[in-house]
Amino acid sequence: MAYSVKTSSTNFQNKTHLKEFCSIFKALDFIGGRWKVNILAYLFEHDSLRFKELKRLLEGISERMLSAKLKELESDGLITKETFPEVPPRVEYKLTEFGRTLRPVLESLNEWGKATNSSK
Amino acid sequence: MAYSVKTSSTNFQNKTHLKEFCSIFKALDFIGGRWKVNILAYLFEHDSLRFKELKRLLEGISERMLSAKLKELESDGLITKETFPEVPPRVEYKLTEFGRTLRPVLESLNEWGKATNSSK
DNA sequence: CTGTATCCGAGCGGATACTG
DNA sequence: CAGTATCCGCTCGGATACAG
Repeated sequence: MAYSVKTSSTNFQNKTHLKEFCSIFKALDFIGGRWKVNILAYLFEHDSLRFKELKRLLEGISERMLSAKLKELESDGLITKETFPEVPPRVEYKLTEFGRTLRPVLESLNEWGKATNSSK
Repeated sequence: MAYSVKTSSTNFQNKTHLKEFCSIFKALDFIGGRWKVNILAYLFEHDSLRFKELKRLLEGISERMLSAKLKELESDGLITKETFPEVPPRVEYKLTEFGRTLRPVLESLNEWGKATNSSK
């Protein structure tokens, strides 16, 4: 993880400015993997979801994965987790303002993906 | 690989339109992994590079990986491979028109990545 | 309901040696 | 120069059982 772009200093002609693409790997870490995009997509549409609701929506995800990915998204500042001291416990996940800024980016990725219509 | 978005039909209130985000996974397959973005970035700047040149630019990549990723990018239609029947052999890789359409998308991802400035 | 703990198989990607 | 062949460790993610 944490792919890095070497700040190369090869003596290659026409030295590139690859360093400027560094942040792509940060972005890909935020949305990479099997589930994060889906979780975010559901949160774009629901603005508040509980653990169980997400589990149901994301058909097939294990609790282990859901828990892990929510934790990552939270520590990345994309979502917030609010725990209500009830019995049984209730926990709600929402996008942060910052999380919402990801939406147009994902949509442009999605638009580009549509254009591929490859046989894959 | 080939993450899929189940065309769910849960009876969840306010059914989402997640299906519309399907193509993101196609896009992520095209640019995912440790090296593809870097290869593309160099091709954005050089418009023609040989195997050895790419290997030198992508410091640390093994020939195995470079070969594999170039093959994938070619079969995805993002780059072309031209072999010159010389001794020693010469092979040049270029972006296709379609490959170039990826540039603005990567740039928007990159811009978003910059905004994170997390401690990761 | 909302998680954590453990185990495990599959695949990505690195290292090295070899070939046309 | 431009790859292919082999081997191998590591991480991702699935399955299942258990806990607060």
